[in-house]
Amino acid sequence: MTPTTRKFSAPLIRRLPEYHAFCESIQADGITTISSTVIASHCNIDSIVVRKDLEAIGATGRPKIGFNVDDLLKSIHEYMGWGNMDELIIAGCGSLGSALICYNGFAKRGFKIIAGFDIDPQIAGSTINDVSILPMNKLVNIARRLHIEIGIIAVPAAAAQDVADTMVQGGIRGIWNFSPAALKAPPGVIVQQEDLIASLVILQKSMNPIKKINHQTEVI
Amino acid sequence: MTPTTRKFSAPLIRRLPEYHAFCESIQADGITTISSTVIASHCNIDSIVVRKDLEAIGATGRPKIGFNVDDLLKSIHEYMGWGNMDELIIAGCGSLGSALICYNGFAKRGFKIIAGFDIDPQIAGSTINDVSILPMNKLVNIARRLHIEIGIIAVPAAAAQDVADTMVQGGIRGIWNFSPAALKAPPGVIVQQEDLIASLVILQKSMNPIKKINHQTEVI
DNA sequence: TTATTATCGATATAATACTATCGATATAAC
DNA sequence: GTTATATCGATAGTATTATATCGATAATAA
Repeated sequence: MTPTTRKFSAPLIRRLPEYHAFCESIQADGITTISSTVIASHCNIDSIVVRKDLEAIGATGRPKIGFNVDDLLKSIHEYMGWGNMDELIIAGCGSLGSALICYNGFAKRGFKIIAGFDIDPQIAGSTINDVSILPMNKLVNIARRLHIEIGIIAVPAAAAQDVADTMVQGGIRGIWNFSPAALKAPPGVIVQQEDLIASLVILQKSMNPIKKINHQTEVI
Repeated sequence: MTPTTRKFSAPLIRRLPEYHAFCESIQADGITTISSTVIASHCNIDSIVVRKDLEAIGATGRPKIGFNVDDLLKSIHEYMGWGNMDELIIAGCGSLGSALICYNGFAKRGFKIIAGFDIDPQIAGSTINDVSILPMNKLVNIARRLHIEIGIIAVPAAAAQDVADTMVQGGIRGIWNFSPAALKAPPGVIVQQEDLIASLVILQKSMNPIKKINHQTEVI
């Protein structure tokens, strides 16, 4: 085993919210225990995957009975870190940026956008959903003073690297990049790409499995 | 080889836009050829991965020279299907939904949201970014008449399944689900989950590699 | 012309994620 | 009390993805 052991599984983290949503809905119906089989069939996931996932987060069930719903919800909640509050800043408050600022799904999961930044002097100075939008040159100062660790980039690709550099200067350690630009960042700073169009293309290609690619035909 | 051969690689599709963005930027600088090594170092990806990716989409380069930038851009563009226009509808025009409607990144990649739907009578009837928002009960009819194949779900988890059923009734074959709810859909209908919070958690966990999970300590 | 070097393209290995199988256990039916 | 059954938890196998190695090629420099 190399010294750089992986610490978590991204697919797992993407599946857990589905289990959580389902368990919440059955909890509301008064159901107290749930089997991996039922979760699996409801989520269109193999039951073995579900069992392995629940094992990975430390949940334990009983044969013929299943898992305790309350405990399971608690385990997922804790593993996902939804209890810990984390503050974010966002650069670029155009169509996508302001959307993210308005999105109220963050609050429920312990995330809060505390400031937005934009170069456009018409946007800077305004307020979106009670979040102040400030000029870009204030970013470093604010981020440093408030010890912000995560920054969102929602600017055009051409400006993304400059913004990333600014964020790094401000002490940001994690960048959630919605622009398609590949960002350079020093070691210790994590850049996570979030390309919505790519997701849409994946959906599209999943829908049309028989596809002529180049000169060879590939079949689902 | 089983009859259900995989038809494409999702990681590949997520990386291609990065290459494309980089090639666009160097094309603007007048550079005509580019090596996989340079792409790799700029995108923080291993050069072997880049070469394999470019091979997969049918691009060919020359030793000591690299790949022709124009051709490469064309290959990526074609493989991603950015040239083909595709029309979408969206259900749920709240904070996230209206954000997606306003997001102008779709148009550049051949996607167009042609109608929005919402149960809230105050929202239905309005217009967001020149897109008409209609009451939910019009969805089936519109989708059928215009032969829409992809639908976006941006409603709360509790309402997501109902909306999905409606979309299926309307002939939708691909659902892009922004709610955390796991959706049941008949065979032939693809559901793609898009949980922004999950992405954010993955970033967060990448930033803090040394993490005590349950009773065992895992190190990056 | 010849040697050197960068890079492609092919092949091989390793890591990761997914899928299948099977015994153990606890409930429920008889 | 005994048997049947559903489900957990562990182990094994497969598929996919990522990483490494190496010869072939073409441009550059000596």
